[in-house]
Amino acid sequence: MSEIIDEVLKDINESKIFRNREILRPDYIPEELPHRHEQIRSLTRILSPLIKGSRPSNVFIYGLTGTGKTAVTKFVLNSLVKKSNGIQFFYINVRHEDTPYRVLASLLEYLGIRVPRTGLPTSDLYRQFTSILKAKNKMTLVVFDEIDSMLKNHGDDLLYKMTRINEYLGSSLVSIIGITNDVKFVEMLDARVKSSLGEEELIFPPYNAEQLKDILKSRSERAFLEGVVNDEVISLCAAFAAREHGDARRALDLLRVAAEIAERLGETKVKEQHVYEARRELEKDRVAEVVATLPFHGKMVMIAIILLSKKQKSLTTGEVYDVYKSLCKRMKLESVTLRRVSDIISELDMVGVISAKVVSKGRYGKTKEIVLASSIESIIYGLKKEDSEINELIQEILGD
DNA sequence: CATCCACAGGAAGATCTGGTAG
DNA sequence: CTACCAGATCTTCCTGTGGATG
Repeated sequence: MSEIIDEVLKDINESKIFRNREILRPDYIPEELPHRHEQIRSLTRILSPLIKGSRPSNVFIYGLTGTGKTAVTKFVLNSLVKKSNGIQFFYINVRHEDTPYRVLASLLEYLGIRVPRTGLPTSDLYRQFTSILKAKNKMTLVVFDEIDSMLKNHGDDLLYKMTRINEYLGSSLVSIIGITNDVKFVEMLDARVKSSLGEEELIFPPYNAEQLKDILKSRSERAFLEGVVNDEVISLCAAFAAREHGDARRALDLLRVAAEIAERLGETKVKEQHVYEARRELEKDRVAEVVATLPFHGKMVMIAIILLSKKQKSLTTGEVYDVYKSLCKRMKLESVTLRRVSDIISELDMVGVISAKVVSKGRYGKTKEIVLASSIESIIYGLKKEDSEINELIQEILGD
C-alpha cells in the first residue's frame, strides 16, 4: 500500500521543470541583484554608522512596484546584521499590517511578545514597545514597507510617534526606513514627519526589458532544470513586465506561473503559450481575489454594474445606485446610501476592477463615468466564492 | 455669462463586531 | 458582569464644482 504514497510523493518531489521553485517567489531574496549595485552601495553607505555603533539617518526609499526596493533593503540589512551583533532590524509590510495596532503588534512580536489581536489600547502597545527597546539597548532599524497604504486610512500619527521615539528613549537607538511606491505619498505627510523621515532619500528607477531579462536569466538558472526555459520565453515575460513600468515581481510571477502551467500539463519545456496563459490566470486570480473579499454591499454594487454594462458601455453613479437599490429590494435587504455607494465605486476603481473617471456633463451634472475593467467571468467567479446568498442572486438574475 | 444639475467627496460620528481587563 | 478598545462599515450633513445650456 505505502508504495502508492511513495510513488505520488516521488512525482511531486521530482519535478520535470523545477530545480527549486522557491527562487521564483516574490519574497525570495537572491544573493545576486542585477542592476542594483548602485542602490546597494548607497544604502550601505547611509547605514554604515551602524557598524560603529551610532544611529544612521532615517531613509526614504521611492520606486515603483517590483523595482527591487524590498529585496535590496533586506539584502543590505541582513548583511549588516551578520557583521555586527549589536544591530537588530524589524521588517513590517504595512500593506499587510495596515493599522497602527497591527503594526505595533508585529513589532512586539519581533521582540518576543505575543499580543492579542484586538482589545487593548494602542497606547499600551506603544508603551510596551518603547520600554522593551530601552531595556534591550540595541541599535534598531525599523523598515516600513509600502508605508503609503496605512496613511490613507489611519493618518501619520504612528509615523510621527516613531520618528520621535528616540526622544522618549532618551538615547538614539532607532532609525526608520520608509519604503513607498507612491510618489504623491510624501505630499500627504505632516511636514515634521516628512523632514524627519527624509533625512536621506533613495530612488529606484524601473527596470527596462533588457535588465528584466538579466534578472530572469540569473534566477532561472537555479530555479529550473536545464533546458526547461529558452530565451524566447524569458524575453516574453520581460516584455510583458516592461510594459507595466518594469515590474520585476510581475516578470517573475509570469515565469513562475507559466512554468507551473507547463508542469501541470506534464510538459518538460515552458513554451510561449504558457506565458500567455499565465497572464490570463494571474489577472483572473487577482480580480477574483479582490471581488471575493469585498464587503456585502460592495458585491451588490458589483452585480449592479455588471447588469448595467450588459446594456450600455458606460454608466453613471446614479444609474448604478438605482439598479443596486432594486437588487436590494428584491432580496428584501436594507440598501446603503448614495454617499456610501459613491465610496464603494471609488474603491472598486482603486483595486482596478472597474474604471471610474469623474466627468462633468455640464447642465446634466457631475458624476463618475464607470466602465468595467476586467472580464465578467473573473468577477462572477470571485463573487461566487464563499457567499451563498450572493450566489443565489447571481443564479437568479443571470438565469434569464 | 450666469445658472444649475448630479453628483463628488470632506468631516464627524453612529453602530456593530470581536476582543481585553478586572 | 461592566467598562472599555480598535477597526470596519455606513449615515448624516455638508460644501464644492465643470461645463452645457438657456
